[in-house]
Amino acid sequence: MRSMSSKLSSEFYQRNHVTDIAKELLGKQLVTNINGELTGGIIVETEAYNGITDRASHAFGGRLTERTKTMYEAGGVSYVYLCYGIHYLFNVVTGQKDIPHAVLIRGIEPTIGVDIMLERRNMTTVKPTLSAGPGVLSKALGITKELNAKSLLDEEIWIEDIGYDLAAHKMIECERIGVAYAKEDALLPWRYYLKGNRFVSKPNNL
DNA sequence: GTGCGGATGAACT
DNA sequence: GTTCATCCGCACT
Repeated sequence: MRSMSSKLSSEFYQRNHVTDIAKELLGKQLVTNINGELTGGIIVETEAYNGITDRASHAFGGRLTERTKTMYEAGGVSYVYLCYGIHYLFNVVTGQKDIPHAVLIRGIEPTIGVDIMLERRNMTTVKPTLSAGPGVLSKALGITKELNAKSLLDEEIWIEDIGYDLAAHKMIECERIGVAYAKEDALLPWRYYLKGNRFVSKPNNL
């Protein structure tokens, strides 16, 4: 058994400020247990999607559909959706019920079940392409739409605090990726990552 | 019912 | 740097 780790609580997820939660998720460990196959990694990159006023969010303007209804759950559940018809993207729903905040997980540093992650990605050696990026990270962890709307307090997918030393790493805040369609909101500094980490999805010179 | 385009990644030139 | 795979959510007719 490795050193003490604790699953994040409802109280952690249900706070109001999604940007705070997005920052605090850095250094936490995301774990999946898919049919007994345990895989996971340290979160090194996140993006915040801030309620109905954020033009980059699926819930902008209060849009409530079969897909987006998961975002309106109380904080502490997963929001998984298919992007570009190819990739599943994993988000953490945060805040109170009926307030659609979410944090997109964009990069993880593999720690648990690395051999299984490699197999799912058809790779033989650990490289950043294993899990740097929201689509490939989901593939490595076995996340599909089957994991949409699952409680993060349950036993299939969760996030835990492993005492990662965040103070030893500089956190960068910058604009989000791939949201040019969001006009003025595209420039908001709601992407966060650990400077210099290999598993951040895009190189950045900040 | 139809049509457009996306919170991406990988294989190209 | 450019192209394209591949599908469904969503808005609109």
